[in-house]
Amino acid sequence: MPTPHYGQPRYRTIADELKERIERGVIPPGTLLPAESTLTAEFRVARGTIRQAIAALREAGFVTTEHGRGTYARLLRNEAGPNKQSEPKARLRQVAADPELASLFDVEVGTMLIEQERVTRANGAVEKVVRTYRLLRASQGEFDCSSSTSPPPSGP
Amino acid sequence: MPTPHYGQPRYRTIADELKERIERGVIPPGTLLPAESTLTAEFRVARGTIRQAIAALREAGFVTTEHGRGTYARLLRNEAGPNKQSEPKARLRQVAADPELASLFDVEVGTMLIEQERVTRANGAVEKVVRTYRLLRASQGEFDCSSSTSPPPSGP
DNA sequence: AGAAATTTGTCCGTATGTATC
DNA sequence: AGATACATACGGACAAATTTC
Repeated sequence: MPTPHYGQPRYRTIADELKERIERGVIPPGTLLPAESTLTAEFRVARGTIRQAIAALREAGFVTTEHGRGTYARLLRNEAGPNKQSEPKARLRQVAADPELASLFDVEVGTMLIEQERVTRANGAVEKVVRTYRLLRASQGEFDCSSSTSPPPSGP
Repeated sequence: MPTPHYGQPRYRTIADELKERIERGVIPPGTLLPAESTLTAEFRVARGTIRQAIAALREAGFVTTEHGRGTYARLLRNEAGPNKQSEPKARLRQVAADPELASLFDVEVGTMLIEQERVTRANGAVEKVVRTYRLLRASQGEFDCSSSTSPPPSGP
């Protein structure tokens, strides 16, 4: 019985079913979905079909997947919620020059540069990230910056 | 808009586009091309078409592909001696998301992003480097997982 | 610390049905 | 009618990250 795709494709039916389970709490947010092999057995479809269903859920933002781990149900953010996110839209910091930047600026790799980062959003989702790099020409050509290794990110 | 293959078949133009990216360094030699599924999304064509395009590149020697691994860009550069042409003012390429970009875009670390780099100069010296990152998700905005590409099913 | 089992990622080949030029 | 392309689905195999023993 291969591929009678009249009404709804099977992967979409499966995606909807899984979405239901997440929304109903059958698969609570933060927990793992059944493995692809399990779902394959449960719905009696090929693995590719399961993966297609999960891909649809991932695109829609219902789940996130990690290699070797599994697929997690994600907590749905309420968009009407109060924007308690104090995420700055622009930030300034010092970073070490990667080889390419070093080459462009004609400095040694690791030289500290000023990085300005701007984030633009569309509908709450990040649309674009712009990073601007400049030399920190601090009044003289060279100075020893062997100490402070600017602590990069620290993202949870 | 399916199948307007006037001048060239789709897989040919896609193969040419990928070839361009390899030659321009958007896909640096030795690195993996995006997965078939990714290319499928990016060019919005069927998988078979992508496979046809890659097969053409493989036959032409631009890429090699390994089962279960992916397709690698290969280098066969023997352009004329004189360095590179004048430096491009803006270059486009794919890069893996670092932890911070991944967090911002809400994708997995390592997800390929499009990076556009612009260099501005003052008196010949590089003054500023601007890197802009975007998702390479084809230009489809948000959609819920029950509609992919609008073929409204009509009852038979 | 190391080996095995799980699980996801990717590619391969094939197949059917639909649609358009 | 034939070539091109699309969408869907199957099954198998290898690769790589993670977890478990």
